Amino acid sequence: MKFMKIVTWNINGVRARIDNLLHWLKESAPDIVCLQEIKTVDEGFPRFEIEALGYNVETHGQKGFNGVAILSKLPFDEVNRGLPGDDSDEQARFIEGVFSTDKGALRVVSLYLPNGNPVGTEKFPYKLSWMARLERWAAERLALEEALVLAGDYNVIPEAIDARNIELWLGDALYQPETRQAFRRLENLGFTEAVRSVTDQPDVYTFWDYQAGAWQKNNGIRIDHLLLSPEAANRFTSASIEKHVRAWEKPSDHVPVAIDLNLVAA
DNA sequence: ATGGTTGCTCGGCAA
Repeated sequence: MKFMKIVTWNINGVRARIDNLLHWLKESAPDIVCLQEIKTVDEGFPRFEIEALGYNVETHGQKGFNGVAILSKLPFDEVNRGLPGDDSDEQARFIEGVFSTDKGALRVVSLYLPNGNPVGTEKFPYKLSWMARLERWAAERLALEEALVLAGDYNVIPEAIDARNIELWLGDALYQPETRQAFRRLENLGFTEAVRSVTDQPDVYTFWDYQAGAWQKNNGIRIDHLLLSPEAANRFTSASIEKHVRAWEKPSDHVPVAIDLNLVAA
């Protein structure tokens, strides 16, 4: 039985990372990939090399910063760009794709939640308002009772166990009480957080800073998550963090986080 | 360690 493999990866610049990305696509053979921080406009996205490996490509880019994309072996039935709820928000942090499977519709979101640092600037309330918009949007989508996967860089450390040295993050937007509470509110709408649902172990990380030897010291944090609707969670079979990618030449500071769902393309 | 590193763009911001 072939399961559907869905992966989220903050690639930290898709043009700087194209060799890594192509090598990883061949090695990992995902069905659907959610990318964040592509850091390019749509026209600059290296789509042709990726399409040559059999992927459909949909992007929501922005000049210089942010930007998200979905790569899929399945054809897209529908694509939606931008998180609803604030027409004045220009930042490219959200793209949704809809696919057909043997068990009905599958909705997959690639999201790049605002970092929010430094706390005390306008960046932190922007993060919290973005999270409130995401919660409202997710509540509407859950009412559809479809398999829904919200995958991405949440910039949220959910619990102390999700950092090697939580003391280093106490003043950081990623671990503020308001941030963690907003993440719990989202989960408590009815989502399963895939990775934490299959392990209670510490030292499970998805990001290691480039600075101060964080990778060598395993000074990591777990901030890349996949939230599953009940219909997706019922098909969920396994999760894995592809940590070895962090040791490659010219790595992203994040690694791919993968799940398998017991679904096949329609 | 008020540093450290990387990407985008070529000074300074964002992370």
